[in-house]
Amino acid sequence: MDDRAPVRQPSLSSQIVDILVDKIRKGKFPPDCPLPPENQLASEYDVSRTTIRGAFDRLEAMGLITRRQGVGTFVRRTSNISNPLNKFVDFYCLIRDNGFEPGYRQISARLIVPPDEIRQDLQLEKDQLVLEIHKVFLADNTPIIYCTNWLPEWVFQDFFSPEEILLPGVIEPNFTEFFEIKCRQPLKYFISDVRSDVLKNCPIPENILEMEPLTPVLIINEIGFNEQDRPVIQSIEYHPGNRMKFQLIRLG
Amino acid sequence: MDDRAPVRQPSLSSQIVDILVDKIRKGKFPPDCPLPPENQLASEYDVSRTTIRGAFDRLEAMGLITRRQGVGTFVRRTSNISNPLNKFVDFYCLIRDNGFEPGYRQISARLIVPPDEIRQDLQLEKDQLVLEIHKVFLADNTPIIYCTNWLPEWVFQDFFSPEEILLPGVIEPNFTEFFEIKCRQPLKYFISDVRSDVLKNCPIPENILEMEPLTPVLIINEIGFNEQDRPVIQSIEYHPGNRMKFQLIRLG
DNA sequence: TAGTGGTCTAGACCACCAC
DNA sequence: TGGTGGTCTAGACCACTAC
Repeated sequence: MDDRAPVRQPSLSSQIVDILVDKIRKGKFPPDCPLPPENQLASEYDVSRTTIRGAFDRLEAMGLITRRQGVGTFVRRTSNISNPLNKFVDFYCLIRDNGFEPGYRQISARLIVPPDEIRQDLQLEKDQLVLEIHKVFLADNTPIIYCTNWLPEWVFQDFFSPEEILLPGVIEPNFTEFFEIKCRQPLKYFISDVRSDVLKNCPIPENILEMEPLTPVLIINEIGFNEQDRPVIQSIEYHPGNRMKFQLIRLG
Repeated sequence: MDDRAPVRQPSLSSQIVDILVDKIRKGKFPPDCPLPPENQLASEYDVSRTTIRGAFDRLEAMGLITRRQGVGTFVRRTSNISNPLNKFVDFYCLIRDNGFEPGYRQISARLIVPPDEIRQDLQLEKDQLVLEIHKVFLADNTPIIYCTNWLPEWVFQDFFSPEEILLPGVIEPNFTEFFEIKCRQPLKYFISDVRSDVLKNCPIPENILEMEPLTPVLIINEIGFNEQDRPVIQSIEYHPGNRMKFQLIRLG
């Protein structure tokens, strides 16, 4: 089997997005600053205005810019904070991007027959196994996320032996890369639901987090899908004590 | 002053969105069903393929459809549930759309000098007043949302007297309509942050909700902006007991 | 190979805003 | 009035999937 992944040129629109994100993050376009007009950017990068507008659409959805008809396109004042709930990001990167020293500990990993609910969510047949992983992420050596993943065996069995897959460091710390590159199953989207609870009601081993049993916890339960809309992972994330800010742009 | 609002034809793209949402909701295109190809829809509705694709972009962001290159566009299996966190919806409609009998009670309303934090969030000068409203939404006569709003006086003072604005039924139950039609300040987007806590830590009068002090609460704190990106409302919503499902699509 | 969605273009016209 | 973003078109080519 040829192991080379096909190298594909990102779309012009994506390249424009990357360029502009970079310029905004580096302060070349500070908050409240008007971006150059669409037509100017189009000729500057030698693409059509449609392509620029496509890039702007995505920057707007990311919350980086806002557009005013007849006036211009502006960098949003709040653009630098943001831990966007509407986008999926590796926790490891997330923690680092928020200015903390990221850490990762795998609590356990095993191949199991899944509980019925997980089996249904992952659309599996009765005899299919899943990998269950419990793990913790740290920020400056303090645990801030407890997380359980379930991965169907079919996702990884062509690329990893049952022993290999159990090792820490195989899936994390680059979760999305594990799926995209190592398993050839890029994650297309997650369907998540968000709820609230207290720590003592969460199935987390007591000695892991060392927090008050009544600490409030934000819980995100999500199913991730591949390009063919087949579920490839279920994940429950416990965020105790509101140490992270979850931000979100809601449109009318 | 002329009180007629300008009647504007919604864009072709929006009309296509409405048509398709309607057909999906009514089961004309059931879950997993392929939608007609883009070219076919384009000629069917006598618009360009670009226009159809614009509509599909929005349906995809709403989580109603998913697209597979080389295969087709499909109605998502989970399309009917959804209480989308990434979209702003009137609570009254939300409760009704989830199959409950909606109710609304205004606890209090008064014009005040805002606390510093609110004043800053709403970008107000020292001497400007805000309307502070406490309210509760009911589903089948049970309180399920406690909510506090702060509205700058400049938003409504041209359209309501200081006495009128305090009356219940002026702002709710159609929140978005109040802003868009009564105040000529359509809401463009909200910046929200989501966190978790327990009821006893929330500034909610005890006799209102009648729940355990340790009930987990999902808290959404958000600032709403008008078309000119000026903040026109701050709102804190307390959702106790996870009676509502908050769903979300997260993209890579 | 035929048909699908993904990207891109060049150009047009409109609505809105500031001057 | 000129410049901005918002919408739309007709057509082209590509990448991917199924057969």
